[in-house]
Amino acid sequence: MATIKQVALEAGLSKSTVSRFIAQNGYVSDEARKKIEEAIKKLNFTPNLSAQSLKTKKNQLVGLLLPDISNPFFPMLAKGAEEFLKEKGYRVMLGNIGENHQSEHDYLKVLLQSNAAGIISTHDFKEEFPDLDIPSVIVDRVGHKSNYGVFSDNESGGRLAAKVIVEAGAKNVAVVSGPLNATNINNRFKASIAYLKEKKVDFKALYSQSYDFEEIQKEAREVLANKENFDSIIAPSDIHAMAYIHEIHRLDKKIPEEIQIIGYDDIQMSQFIYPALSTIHQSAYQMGLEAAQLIYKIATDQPIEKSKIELPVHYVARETIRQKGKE
Amino acid sequence: MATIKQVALEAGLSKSTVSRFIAQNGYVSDEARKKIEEAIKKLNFTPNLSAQSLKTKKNQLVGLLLPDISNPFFPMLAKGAEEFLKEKGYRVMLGNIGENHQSEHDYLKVLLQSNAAGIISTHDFKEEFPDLDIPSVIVDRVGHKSNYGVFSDNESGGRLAAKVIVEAGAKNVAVVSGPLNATNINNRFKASIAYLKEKKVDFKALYSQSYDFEEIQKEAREVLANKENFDSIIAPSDIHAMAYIHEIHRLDKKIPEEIQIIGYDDIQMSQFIYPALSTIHQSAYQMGLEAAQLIYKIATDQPIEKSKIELPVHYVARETIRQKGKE
DNA sequence: GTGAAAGCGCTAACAG
DNA sequence: CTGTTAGCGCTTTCAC
Repeated sequence: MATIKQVALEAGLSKSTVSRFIAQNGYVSDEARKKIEEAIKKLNFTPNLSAQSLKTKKNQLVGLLLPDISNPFFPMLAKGAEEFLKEKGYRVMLGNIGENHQSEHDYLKVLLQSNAAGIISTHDFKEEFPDLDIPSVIVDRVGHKSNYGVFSDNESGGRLAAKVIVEAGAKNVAVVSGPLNATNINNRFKASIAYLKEKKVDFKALYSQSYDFEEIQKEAREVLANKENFDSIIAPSDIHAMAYIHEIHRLDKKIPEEIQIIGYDDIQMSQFIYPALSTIHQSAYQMGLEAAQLIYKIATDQPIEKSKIELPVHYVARETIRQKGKE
Repeated sequence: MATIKQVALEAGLSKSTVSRFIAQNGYVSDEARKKIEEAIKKLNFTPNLSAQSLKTKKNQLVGLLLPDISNPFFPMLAKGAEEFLKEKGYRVMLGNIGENHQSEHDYLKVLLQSNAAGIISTHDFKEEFPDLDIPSVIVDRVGHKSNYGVFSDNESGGRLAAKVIVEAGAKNVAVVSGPLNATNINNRFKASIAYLKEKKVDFKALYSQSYDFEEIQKEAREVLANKENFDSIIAPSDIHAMAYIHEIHRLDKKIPEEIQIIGYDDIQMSQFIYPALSTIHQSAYQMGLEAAQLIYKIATDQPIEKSKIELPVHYVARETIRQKGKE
């Protein structure tokens, strides 16, 4: 790998001039510019990022800390972030955190050690490390401590899910909450319940502990075994909904005739399962994109109009909810 | 961020001693060791990775270059790689390359500029940049140029798919090939065709240009519109199979009674679609893991028994292939 | 066992 | 507009 020194030599100029040229700051004459360009091409020079970062204490690197990359919601989020960031010359470091605190901690450390430009995370680590000096935007699971956040309108989403199911004739609904440490989940959950209470529809609150399909499947089996005779289920995610659908199939019950179910997220899979899942759509891609934009603006000292960005949601009618007027 | 100098000062020792301590090489007395540990804890010191990398010309970083993170095969691969690498103290830089050559090129450059320890990629860039001096292992789409590769037994997989479908009574099969630039796809495809010829079963070769669902859907629509009356389809991936299934539904044909179809990959989604997809299983997670292990071994100068690792595949019977003896 | 010194490749005053 | 200089934080001979 060629160095700036060799380029300077080749071009018959000093390191500083070359440095000014590549950093695009300070004056460089057209003549010098030309010589440098030739030298760079000839030597196939490309600046050493470690040296650059060491000197400037900056790094065009952003950490992307996700709970589970195999959950289809997150690859889309990653894609949204990566596409924007790469366009701006930033790199993304992928961290699959799971529920593992150690792992998160390790990544935070590494990111700090690398002078990373920022962190996009689903977990608000600033609660645990409040004096961590690095820009961070929390996506999806935004709490109140976060300075910057991107999330969808969980309140509306939760209400909407309940509304859809009630209008389709729900009489006895199971409202299942996802793991409660996720604030967004909690908001949806509360909003659904509030709506149900308003409309005086019977319901029971259920609590799921996991996002792992196998785990949820077990929970679903137990829930459905307790003969509560739910005629409707509000699921906290499409993955949850699918696990329930799977178990409902095993019980030979008809969807949506005997049990109707609504998901949340609208992951790609939702349209391919049987019956196709009716769900509340939120855009993971958009979330990743907006989060990346925020980080970029912070890193480049651009003004930020909104530090908390709320994305709209909407209902996608498919086959797991009874159609109005079609009893 | 504290520096090694401050730690040295605090411990009453020299930078070199502290450096030897953190790098775990060279002698450090127990007494010094203790003082350093205290100082590090007190100052919350953690070495600057850029400085380290600049000096040592090494970086515990590996690039993961994928064609499309939203294709469910790749998140699992990423997970396998990330979990192993993080355990070993390495980081992964995620690059979503698409079919974009520029993007791949940019990432290769950045990885080089960062002294990355290696690259895991689905595309054998060494064909284009043969003198790129960085360890690389090609996953999934391994060609002949690659020094290191991890791939599944595509030959067997292709034959197996054809065998399954023939034994289920196929008379007129559409063998669809994925984009042909992917060697693995090509091998499967050829193996399927070879088997079909052996068994003297009528078939037609079809060529898909994409992995994007919408695109494939269009292709499928066209294929099915040309009334060739296929009774069986061998798909190059589960995603392709799903697109075909989707279109077959539109045509109100029964699966597997009128058309049977076999996929490839066994992504999670496959068990949830309707009908559940019969497919050839290969483990993306394992692929990522093995690739990461290879990189790690190369980076740490460990002996490598096998530079090309072939993973086994197997058939997963579900509902899109007719059961033997059940006509 | 430990420290002094040089230097990795780059940037940023500052002087010219 | 360009070059000199110092130094980012770390590692690594090489003396002591």
